[in-house]
Amino acid sequence: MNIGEASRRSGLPAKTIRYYEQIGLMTPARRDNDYRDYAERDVHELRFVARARALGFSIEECRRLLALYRDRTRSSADVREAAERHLAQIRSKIAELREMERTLNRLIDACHGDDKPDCPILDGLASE
Amino acid sequence: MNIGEASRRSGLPAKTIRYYEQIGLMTPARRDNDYRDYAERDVHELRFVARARALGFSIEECRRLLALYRDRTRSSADVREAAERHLAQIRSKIAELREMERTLNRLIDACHGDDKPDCPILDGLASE
DNA sequence: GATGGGGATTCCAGCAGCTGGAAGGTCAAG
DNA sequence: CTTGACCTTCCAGCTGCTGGAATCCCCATC
Repeated sequence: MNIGEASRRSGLPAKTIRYYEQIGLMTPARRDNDYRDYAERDVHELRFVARARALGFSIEECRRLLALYRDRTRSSADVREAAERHLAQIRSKIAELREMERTLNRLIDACHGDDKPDCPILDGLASE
Repeated sequence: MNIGEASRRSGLPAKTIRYYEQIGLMTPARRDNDYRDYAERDVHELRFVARARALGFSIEECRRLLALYRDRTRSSADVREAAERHLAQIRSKIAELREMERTLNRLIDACHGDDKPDCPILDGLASE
């Protein structure tokens, strides 16, 4: 199938699919006219990557996961390890954002939000 | 003062400070030898930006905040509005990450993590 | 005056992960 | 034979820096 249909079926923009090929994630077959020719298995892999990306895995992590996905002799421990590493990253990112939220919330609470120039938010940013 | 000291006093790398100038965030004075010459007020602004960035404001948002910071006739409502917009973004990012965390956690829980190839994590990615 | 070191300057390139656009080739329908 | 929807490649740009190269400046020491 052409890239357009692979795009429709994977949910990924054609541009993105080409990009994934460019960085060596997947290499679909080519027809005589140089059009890319995607097989069912390619679409599966595209969806696989799409979901991994949606879970926040980086492209490099996706590359690794894809290698494990293709490798019928993998051990699930390797997959789990990668997933746990990523989960830890997500959690620390959440903690970071929550800290931002907390601080910002505090500043906003202290601000009247009227037409006068006094502003605890700016003051807070100027000297924490 | 030279950029080196401004860097030390603001906590921002000199590279970053030059970058901020390049994109028009601030324009310090110059000496005869073309060295940048930072005043106290510049350092204040650099710290201001540093803190805003630490709270996750984008550069464009920082530009806006800086304009408000400089404007003695601003109304605090404008600042508050910008802060609230940003807070909403942070919260939706947190929600997104929590959803990722939840999903990933579920997959990891289901995975034995042994040396066998069966892996619910990969299966989950392959077909959610 | 030469030299050495630690500044400073500019500009160019690259990171992630796409996305948009230009310039052109291909194919089926009318 | 033309139209329009596809496909191709390549180049540029987004955010927010960061690294490096080549060069210049200032000050101290010999």
